[in-house]
Amino acid sequence: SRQPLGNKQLAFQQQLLQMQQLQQQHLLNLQRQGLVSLPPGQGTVPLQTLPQAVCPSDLQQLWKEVTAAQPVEDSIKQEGLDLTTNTSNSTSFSAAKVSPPISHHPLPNGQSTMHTPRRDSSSHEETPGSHPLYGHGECKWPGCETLCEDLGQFVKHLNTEHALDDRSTAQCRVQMQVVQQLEIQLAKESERLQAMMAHLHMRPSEPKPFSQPLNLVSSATLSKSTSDTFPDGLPHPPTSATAPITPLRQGPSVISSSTLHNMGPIRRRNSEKFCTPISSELAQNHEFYKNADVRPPFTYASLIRQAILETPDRQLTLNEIYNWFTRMFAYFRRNTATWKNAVRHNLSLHKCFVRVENVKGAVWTVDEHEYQKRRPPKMTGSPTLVKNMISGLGYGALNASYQAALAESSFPLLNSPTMINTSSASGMLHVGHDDVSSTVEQVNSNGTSWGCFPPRSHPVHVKEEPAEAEDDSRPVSLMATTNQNVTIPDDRDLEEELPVEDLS
DNA sequence: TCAAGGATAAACAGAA
DNA sequence: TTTCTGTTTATCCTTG
Repeated sequence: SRQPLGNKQLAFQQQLLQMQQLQQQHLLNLQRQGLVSLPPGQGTVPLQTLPQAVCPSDLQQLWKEVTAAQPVEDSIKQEGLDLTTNTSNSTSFSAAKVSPPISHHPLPNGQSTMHTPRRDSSSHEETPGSHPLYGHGECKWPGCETLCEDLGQFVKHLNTEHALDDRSTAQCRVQMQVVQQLEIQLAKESERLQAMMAHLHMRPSEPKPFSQPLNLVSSATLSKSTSDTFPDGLPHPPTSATAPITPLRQGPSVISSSTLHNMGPIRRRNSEKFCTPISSELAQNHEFYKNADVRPPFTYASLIRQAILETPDRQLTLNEIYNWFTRMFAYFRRNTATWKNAVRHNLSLHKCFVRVENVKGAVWTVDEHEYQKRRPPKMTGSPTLVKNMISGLGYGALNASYQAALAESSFPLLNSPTMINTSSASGMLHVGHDDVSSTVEQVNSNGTSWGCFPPRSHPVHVKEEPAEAEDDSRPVSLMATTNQNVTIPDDRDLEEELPVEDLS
């Protein structure tokens, strides 16, 4: 709304040009396959000159031709792909520019992972005489759902209600962005999956790219996550109209498992429990959070801490913290009243945030000791805590302990001697609180500290309650003994909290 | 069931 | 007076 009118017009013109190009491309595709015969001249218009050569009325006609041709044109089902991939040569479609090359991983069921949600919306698409936007007797145009008795009525409805106008163009653009975002994340996650499988010595064709990643890390995780999934076993996007767009399986690296659950406090809590290394997470998915309206899976406290620690002098004014939030996360570019209040609330509430008066006014700093003390020590040796410790420390030397834990958790793929280095794993739990922190700092490759130390279960507690750790021999045995001797009472928990990121 | 942590909302006060 | 900043309280939810 703050955009100048000129910019809006320009943006709209650009959208229109995109639409024109897409339609023209689609027609060209049809023409190439001999399915549509364009009037002389139209089909020969060079793509680059199309925007100038085709006026809106022509496009309207083209649009009608396209929709009219679809019932007899099965290949129209590729339209979703055309819209998103074939436009890579379009100068205005950004997906191809910002996303890595998208690999089409075949699924066991023969489907390609490279498709749009719209194509999944209805099985009617598979039948001749169907339309991608028509299924179950209703219009599948986003937000429409108008009931149409038959395809003819639908086509009529499509041409009247969804003609090439401002509204349809805008809706199409929104859909483009949705697809674009999903594809970007899909590409990321696909690459990650390949790397994970390669790391785990799995045959790339073995796992199901869509259903396996979670299982790969934790089949038991699904005991929780399935409660948030649909009967088909696949997490579905939130249906709430107010919920921000959530990547399906293409979420950011570490939150990928937790993000799949849902939005809001649950996810945040889960992610916090996962002890996601926030700086690592942000480094890897900076662009994602920056552009996608996805709530970051971190607590306010951890985010504030991260914001402060990212600065050279490790202090920020409140307004600078605000700016960091809005700069780093698209999500925080809205709902300002809510999260700003929450930020202030957290700053005041947590003793780990110290207000300091200086020449700039009041700035906020982080008391690391207090931050890591936030939760009462609970080092009872529970597998959960061990897992959190492992997952919170990232890779490096701790990878061995992580792998050992994995090996212990009835994880057959990792029960390979080559995967386990118990020697380096031993003694990990003897690292003291500060030592852990320093280790983390060293391990972290991007030079910043981990932003997530969920106080409830952070490794910091190891030193603070040595007696408890000794009382409960589970973590000690976990690290100090061979995997044959280790028993993990709750391997469901263990698997559940193993971050995907650590495997990659 | 309970305690703890986190998110959210809101009221309030002081300063600019 | 308005806005920003900071504090405090209350409530709800999730988790262990």
